[in-house]
Amino acid sequence: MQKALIIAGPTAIGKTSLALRIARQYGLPIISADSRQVYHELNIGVAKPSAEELNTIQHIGINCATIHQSFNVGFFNNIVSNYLCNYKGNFIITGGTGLYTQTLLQGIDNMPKRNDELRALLQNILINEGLCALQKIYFQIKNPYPLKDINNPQRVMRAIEIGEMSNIEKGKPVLSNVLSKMLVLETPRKILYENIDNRVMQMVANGLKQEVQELLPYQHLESLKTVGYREYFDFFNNLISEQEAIENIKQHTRNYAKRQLTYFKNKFDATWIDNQESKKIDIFVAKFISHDI
RNA sequence: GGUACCUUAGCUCAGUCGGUAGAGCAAAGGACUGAAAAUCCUUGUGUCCCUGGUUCGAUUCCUGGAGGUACCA
Repeated sequence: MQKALIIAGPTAIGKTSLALRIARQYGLPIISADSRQVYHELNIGVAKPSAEELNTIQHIGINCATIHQSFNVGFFNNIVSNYLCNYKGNFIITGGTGLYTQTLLQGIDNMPKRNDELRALLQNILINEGLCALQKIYFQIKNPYPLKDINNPQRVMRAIEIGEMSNIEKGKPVLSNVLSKMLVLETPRKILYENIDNRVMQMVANGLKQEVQELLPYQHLESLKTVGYREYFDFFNNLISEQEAIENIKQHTRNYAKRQLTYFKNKFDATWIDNQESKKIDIFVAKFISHDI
Protein backbone atom coordinates (compact mmCIF):
# COMPACT_ATOMS: atom_id res chain seq x y z
CA MET A 1 0.00 0.00 0.00
CA GLN A 2 1.13 3.52 -0.78
CA LYS A 3 2.45 5.27 2.30
CA ALA A 4 2.82 8.89 3.37
CA LEU A 5 5.11 9.88 6.19
CA ILE A 6 3.92 13.20 7.56
CA ILE A 7 6.51 15.33 9.31
CA ALA A 8 4.96 18.19 11.23
CA GLY A 9 5.94 20.58 14.00
CA PRO A 10 6.38 24.25 14.71
CA THR A 11 8.51 26.52 12.59
CA ALA A 12 12.29 26.34 13.01
CA ILE A 13 12.26 22.91 14.60
CA GLY A 14 14.01 21.13 11.74
CA LYS A 15 11.22 19.67 9.62
CA THR A 16 12.86 20.52 6.32
CA SER A 17 16.25 19.06 7.12
CA LEU A 18 14.73 15.90 8.52
CA ALA A 19 12.50 15.50 5.49
CA LEU A 20 15.46 15.95 3.17
CA ARG A 21 17.49 13.42 5.08
CA ILE A 22 14.76 10.81 4.92
CA ALA A 23 14.00 11.62 1.31
CA ARG A 24 17.61 10.94 0.36
CA GLN A 25 17.80 7.82 2.46
CA TYR A 26 14.69 6.22 1.01
CA GLY A 27 14.52 7.98 -2.35
CA LEU A 28 11.17 9.61 -1.68
CA PRO A 29 9.61 12.77 -3.05
CA ILE A 30 8.51 15.52 -0.68
CA ILE A 31 5.14 17.18 -0.67
CA SER A 32 5.41 20.54 1.02
CA ALA A 33 2.37 21.56 3.06
CA ASP A 34 3.40 25.14 3.51
CA SER A 35 1.23 28.08 2.58
CA ARG A 36 4.15 30.43 1.89
CA GLN A 37 6.73 28.25 0.22
CA VAL A 38 4.32 27.87 -2.67
CA TYR A 39 5.23 31.35 -3.91
CA HIS A 40 8.28 31.45 -6.14
CA GLU A 41 8.96 35.08 -5.18
CA LEU A 42 9.45 34.26 -1.49
CA ASN A 43 12.67 32.53 -0.51
CA ILE A 44 14.78 33.64 2.42
CA GLY A 45 11.89 34.78 4.61
CA VAL A 46 9.97 31.53 4.24
CA ALA A 47 12.97 29.27 4.87
CA LYS A 48 12.60 27.50 1.57
CA PRO A 49 14.98 24.63 0.79
CA SER A 50 17.91 25.70 -1.35
CA ALA A 51 17.81 25.58 -5.15
CA GLU A 52 20.27 22.73 -5.03
CA GLU A 53 18.07 20.76 -2.65
CA LEU A 54 15.04 21.41 -4.80
CA ASN A 55 16.94 20.15 -7.83
CA THR A 56 18.18 17.00 -6.16
CA ILE A 57 14.96 15.92 -4.53
CA GLN A 58 11.56 16.13 -6.09
CA HIS A 59 9.32 18.62 -4.31
CA ILE A 60 5.62 19.20 -4.84
CA GLY A 61 4.00 22.34 -3.54
CA ILE A 62 7.02 24.61 -3.75
CA ASN A 63 7.32 27.46 -6.27
CA CYS A 64 3.99 26.47 -7.75
CA ALA A 65 2.32 29.87 -7.43
CA THR A 66 2.93 33.58 -7.67
CA ILE A 67 2.25 36.16 -5.00
CA HIS A 68 -0.19 37.86 -7.39
CA GLN A 69 -2.51 34.91 -7.17
CA SER A 70 -4.49 34.26 -4.01
CA PHE A 71 -3.38 30.74 -3.38
CA ASN A 72 -5.35 28.68 -0.88
CA VAL A 73 -6.13 25.19 0.42
CA GLY A 74 -8.22 24.41 -2.62
CA PHE A 75 -5.34 24.94 -4.99
CA PHE A 76 -3.06 22.98 -2.72
CA ASN A 77 -5.45 20.08 -2.62
CA ASN A 78 -5.69 20.00 -6.40
CA ILE A 79 -1.95 20.11 -6.88
CA VAL A 80 -1.40 17.14 -4.59
CA SER A 81 -4.37 15.31 -6.02
CA ASN A 82 -3.04 15.70 -9.56
CA TYR A 83 0.39 14.56 -8.54
CA LEU A 84 -0.96 11.42 -6.92
CA CYS A 85 -2.88 10.49 -10.06
CA ASN A 86 0.37 9.38 -11.60
CA TYR A 87 2.61 8.68 -8.64
CA LYS A 88 2.00 5.47 -6.76
CA GLY A 89 5.11 5.22 -4.59
CA ASN A 90 5.67 6.29 -1.01
CA PHE A 91 6.27 9.91 -0.18
CA ILE A 92 6.87 12.44 2.56
CA ILE A 93 4.57 15.29 3.52
CA THR A 94 6.14 18.06 5.50
CA GLY A 95 5.28 21.61 6.37
CA GLY A 96 3.92 23.84 9.04
CA THR A 97 0.53 24.67 7.60
CA GLY A 98 -1.71 22.40 9.61
CA LEU A 99 -4.79 23.20 7.57
CA TYR A 100 -3.14 22.00 4.37
CA THR A 101 -2.11 18.69 5.89
CA GLN A 102 -5.47 18.26 7.56
CA THR A 103 -7.22 18.77 4.26
CA LEU A 104 -5.22 16.03 2.57
CA LEU A 105 -6.19 13.64 5.34
CA GLN A 106 -9.81 14.62 5.84
CA GLY A 107 -10.80 16.01 2.49
CA ILE A 108 -12.27 19.33 1.62
CA ASP A 109 -15.99 19.64 1.10
CA ASN A 110 -17.32 20.80 -2.17
CA MET A 111 -18.07 24.35 -1.08
CA PRO A 112 -18.04 27.47 -3.22
CA LYS A 113 -14.59 28.71 -4.10
CA ARG A 114 -13.27 32.06 -3.09
CA ASN A 115 -15.11 34.87 -4.87
CA ASP A 116 -12.92 37.93 -5.15
CA GLU A 117 -15.70 40.30 -6.20
CA LEU A 118 -17.89 39.33 -3.28
CA ARG A 119 -14.91 39.56 -0.94
CA ALA A 120 -14.20 43.10 -2.08
CA LEU A 121 -17.81 44.02 -1.45
CA LEU A 122 -17.86 42.45 2.01
CA GLN A 123 -14.54 44.01 2.85
CA ASN A 124 -16.05 47.38 2.06
CA ILE A 125 -19.02 46.72 4.30
CA LEU A 126 -16.67 45.69 7.08
CA ILE A 127 -14.65 48.89 6.81
CA ASN A 128 -17.58 51.27 6.41
CA GLU A 129 -20.27 49.69 8.56
CA GLY A 130 -18.37 47.35 10.84
CA LEU A 131 -18.52 43.70 11.75
CA CYS A 132 -22.15 43.94 12.92
CA ALA A 133 -23.26 44.63 9.37
CA LEU A 134 -21.56 41.44 8.18
CA GLN A 135 -23.05 39.45 11.03
CA LYS A 136 -26.51 40.69 10.05
CA ILE A 137 -26.00 39.39 6.54
CA TYR A 138 -24.81 36.08 7.92
CA PHE A 139 -27.84 35.71 10.18
CA GLN A 140 -30.16 36.15 7.23
CA ILE A 141 -28.90 32.96 5.61
CA LYS A 142 -31.46 30.20 6.12
CA ASN A 143 -29.14 27.24 6.41
CA PRO A 144 -25.77 28.82 7.05
CA TYR A 145 -22.34 27.36 7.52
CA PRO A 146 -22.10 26.81 11.29
CA LEU A 147 -19.81 29.45 12.76
CA LYS A 148 -18.27 29.13 16.19
CA ASP A 149 -16.48 32.36 15.83
CA ILE A 150 -18.90 35.14 15.04
CA ASN A 151 -16.35 37.83 15.97
CA ASN A 152 -13.92 36.73 13.32
CA PRO A 153 -14.45 38.91 10.23
CA GLN A 154 -12.61 36.50 7.91
CA ARG A 155 -14.80 33.63 9.00
CA VAL A 156 -18.01 35.58 8.75
CA MET A 157 -17.10 36.68 5.23
CA ARG A 158 -16.32 33.15 4.19
CA ALA A 159 -19.58 31.89 5.69
CA ILE A 160 -21.49 34.49 3.70
CA GLU A 161 -19.58 33.41 0.62
CA ILE A 162 -20.58 29.80 1.23
CA GLY A 163 -24.21 30.79 1.68
CA GLU A 164 -26.75 27.98 1.96
CA MET A 165 -25.31 24.70 3.14
CA SER A 166 -27.95 22.55 1.43
CA ASN A 167 -25.95 21.73 -1.69
CA ILE A 168 -22.61 21.02 -0.08
CA GLU A 169 -21.17 17.61 -0.86
CA LYS A 170 -18.57 15.81 1.22
CA GLY A 171 -15.16 15.82 -0.42
CA LYS A 172 -13.05 12.71 -0.77
CA PRO A 173 -9.67 13.00 0.98
CA VAL A 174 -6.70 13.01 -1.36
CA LEU A 175 -5.04 10.49 0.92
CA SER A 176 -8.02 8.17 1.23
CA ASN A 177 -6.12 5.27 -0.35
CA VAL A 178 -2.81 6.09 1.27
CA LEU A 179 -1.58 4.78 4.57
CA SER A 180 -0.26 7.72 6.53
CA LYS A 181 1.52 8.25 9.79
CA MET A 182 2.30 11.57 11.38
CA LEU A 183 5.40 12.55 13.30
CA VAL A 184 5.41 15.84 15.16
CA LEU A 185 8.80 17.21 16.13
CA GLU A 186 8.90 18.90 19.51
CA THR A 187 11.35 20.57 21.86
CA PRO A 188 11.02 22.51 25.13
CA ARG A 189 9.36 25.85 24.52
CA LYS A 190 12.36 27.85 25.67
CA ILE A 191 14.69 26.10 23.24
CA LEU A 192 12.18 26.45 20.42
CA TYR A 193 12.02 30.19 21.01
CA GLU A 194 15.81 30.42 21.03
CA ASN A 195 15.98 28.50 17.77
CA ILE A 196 13.47 30.90 16.27
CA ASP A 197 15.49 33.93 17.32
CA ASN A 198 18.62 32.39 15.84
CA ARG A 199 16.96 31.50 12.59
CA VAL A 200 15.61 35.01 12.18
CA MET A 201 19.13 36.37 12.60
CA GLN A 202 20.27 33.86 10.00
CA MET A 203 17.63 35.08 7.58
CA VAL A 204 18.75 38.65 8.10
CA ALA A 205 22.35 37.61 7.47
CA ASN A 206 21.23 35.84 4.30
CA GLY A 207 19.73 39.01 2.89
CA LEU A 208 16.11 39.10 4.00
CA LYS A 209 16.13 42.88 3.93
CA GLN A 210 16.89 43.01 0.23
CA GLU A 211 14.38 40.30 -0.61
CA VAL A 212 11.66 42.31 1.10
CA GLN A 213 12.77 45.58 -0.45
CA GLU A 214 12.29 44.13 -3.92
CA LEU A 215 8.75 43.11 -2.96
CA LEU A 216 7.87 46.56 -1.60
CA PRO A 217 5.58 47.42 -4.54
CA TYR A 218 3.45 44.38 -3.68
CA GLN A 219 3.26 44.91 0.06
CA HIS A 220 -0.53 45.03 0.10
CA LEU A 221 -1.04 41.60 -1.44
CA GLU A 222 -2.54 39.00 0.87
CA SER A 223 0.30 36.63 0.07
CA LEU A 224 2.67 39.12 1.67
CA LYS A 225 0.81 39.23 4.95
CA THR A 226 3.64 37.03 6.08
CA VAL A 227 5.92 37.10 9.07
CA GLY A 228 9.30 38.44 8.07
CA TYR A 229 7.88 40.55 5.26
CA ARG A 230 5.28 42.64 7.06
CA GLU A 231 7.72 43.78 9.70
CA TYR A 232 10.33 44.80 7.15
CA PHE A 233 7.64 46.66 5.22
CA ASP A 234 7.04 48.67 8.38
CA PHE A 235 10.72 49.50 8.40
CA PHE A 236 10.76 50.55 4.74
CA ASN A 237 7.65 52.65 5.38
CA ASN A 238 9.57 54.47 8.13
CA LEU A 239 7.25 53.28 10.86
CA ILE A 240 9.92 51.48 12.90
CA SER A 241 13.69 51.04 12.98
CA GLU A 242 15.33 48.02 11.41
CA GLN A 243 16.22 46.76 14.86
CA GLU A 244 12.57 46.93 15.88
CA ALA A 245 11.55 45.17 12.69
CA ILE A 246 13.89 42.29 13.45
CA GLU A 247 12.64 42.05 17.03
CA ASN A 248 9.07 42.02 15.74
CA ILE A 249 9.87 39.23 13.31
CA LYS A 250 11.24 37.15 16.16
CA GLN A 251 8.21 37.92 18.28
CA HIS A 252 5.66 37.15 15.60
CA THR A 253 7.44 33.96 14.62
CA ARG A 254 7.21 32.80 18.23
CA ASN A 255 3.50 33.62 18.26
CA TYR A 256 3.10 31.68 15.05
CA ALA A 257 4.94 28.65 16.41
CA LYS A 258 2.59 28.58 19.36
CA ARG A 259 -0.46 28.58 17.13
CA GLN A 260 1.03 25.74 15.12
CA LEU A 261 1.56 23.71 18.28
CA THR A 262 -2.06 24.21 19.28
CA TYR A 263 -3.19 23.04 15.86
CA PHE A 264 -1.02 19.93 15.73
CA LYS A 265 -1.85 19.05 19.31
CA ASN A 266 -5.59 19.23 18.88
CA LYS A 267 -6.30 18.31 15.27
CA PHE A 268 -4.18 15.26 14.63
CA ASP A 269 -3.43 11.84 15.92
CA ALA A 270 0.35 11.90 15.86
CA THR A 271 3.52 10.63 17.48
CA TRP A 272 5.49 13.41 19.15
CA ILE A 273 9.26 13.00 19.33
CA ASP A 274 11.90 15.40 20.58
CA ASN A 275 13.83 16.77 17.62
CA GLN A 276 17.13 15.77 19.24
CA GLU A 277 16.20 12.11 19.44
CA SER A 278 17.37 11.16 15.97
CA LYS A 279 17.59 7.46 16.81
CA LYS A 280 13.97 7.35 17.92
CA ILE A 281 13.02 9.25 14.81
CA ASP A 282 14.94 6.88 12.55
CA ILE A 283 13.35 3.85 14.14
CA PHE A 284 9.91 5.39 13.79
CA VAL A 285 10.51 6.14 10.13
CA ALA A 286 12.11 2.79 9.32
CA LYS A 287 9.28 0.89 10.96
CA PHE A 288 6.72 2.75 8.97
CA ILE A 289 8.41 2.95 5.57
CA SER A 290 10.23 -0.35 5.37
CA HIS A 291 7.83 -2.80 6.91
CA ASP A 292 5.01 -4.11 4.81
CA ILE A 293 1.73 -3.52 6.49
C1' G B 1 25.07 72.54 41.75
C1' G B 2 19.82 74.84 40.33
C1' U B 3 14.89 74.11 38.23
C1' A B 4 11.03 71.06 36.21
C1' C B 5 9.07 66.40 35.40
C1' C B 6 9.03 61.12 36.11
C1' U B 7 9.18 56.21 39.31
C1' U B 8 2.09 51.74 38.97
C1' A B 9 1.63 44.04 35.95
C1' G B 10 7.59 40.84 32.45
C1' C B 11 7.66 45.69 28.90
C1' U B 12 5.24 50.64 27.38
C1' C B 13 2.06 53.52 29.94
C1' A B 14 -3.34 55.08 31.85
C1' G B 15 -5.71 56.08 36.48
C1' U B 16 -7.48 56.75 41.50
C1' C B 17 -10.87 65.21 42.77
C1' G B 18 -7.85 60.15 49.35
C1' G B 19 -11.82 54.25 49.95
C1' U B 20 -5.35 49.26 47.85
C1' A B 21 -5.96 49.92 40.34
C1' G B 22 -6.45 49.01 34.30
C1' A B 23 -5.22 49.18 28.79
C1' G B 24 -1.89 47.65 24.81
C1' C B 25 2.10 44.30 24.03
C1' A B 26 4.30 39.85 26.03
C1' A B 27 3.12 35.04 28.32
C1' A B 28 -0.19 30.81 28.82
C1' G B 29 -4.42 28.19 26.92
C1' G B 30 -8.01 27.72 22.95
C1' A B 31 -10.79 28.02 18.02
C1' C B 32 -10.17 27.57 12.92
C1' U B 33 -12.74 23.23 5.63
C1' G B 34 -10.54 28.06 -0.31
C1' A B 35 -6.38 34.64 3.40
C1' A B 36 -4.19 29.70 7.72
C1' A B 37 3.16 32.60 8.45
C1' A B 38 -4.00 34.68 8.10
C1' U B 39 -7.95 35.74 11.48
C1' C B 40 -10.39 35.35 16.08
C1' C B 41 -11.56 33.95 21.56
C1' U B 42 -10.23 33.31 26.98
C1' U B 43 -6.97 34.41 31.24
C1' G B 44 -4.58 40.64 34.70
C1' U B 45 -3.04 40.75 43.07
C1' G B 46 0.77 44.03 41.28
C1' U B 47 5.55 45.69 48.55
C1' C B 48 1.13 51.44 42.81
C1' C B 49 10.26 53.39 44.50
C1' C B 50 11.55 53.98 50.03
C1' U B 51 10.68 56.84 54.58
C1' G B 52 8.03 59.80 57.97
C1' G B 53 3.55 62.96 58.46
C1' U B 54 -1.80 64.52 57.87
C1' U B 55 -6.26 61.29 57.92
C1' C B 56 -11.02 56.65 60.25
C1' G B 57 -8.25 55.33 55.77
C1' A B 58 -2.60 57.21 51.37
C1' U B 59 -0.56 54.22 45.64
C1' U B 60 -3.21 59.14 45.41
C1' C B 61 -1.94 65.08 49.61
C1' C B 62 2.61 66.99 52.45
C1' U B 63 8.14 66.26 54.35
C1' G B 64 12.68 63.88 53.56
C1' G B 65 15.51 60.25 50.70
C1' A B 66 16.95 57.04 46.37
C1' G B 67 16.98 56.33 41.09
C1' G B 68 15.91 58.36 36.17
C1' U B 69 14.89 62.19 32.20
C1' A B 70 15.13 67.18 30.33
C1' C B 71 16.68 72.11 30.53
C1' C B 72 19.83 75.90 32.95
C1' A B 73 24.66 76.58 34.96
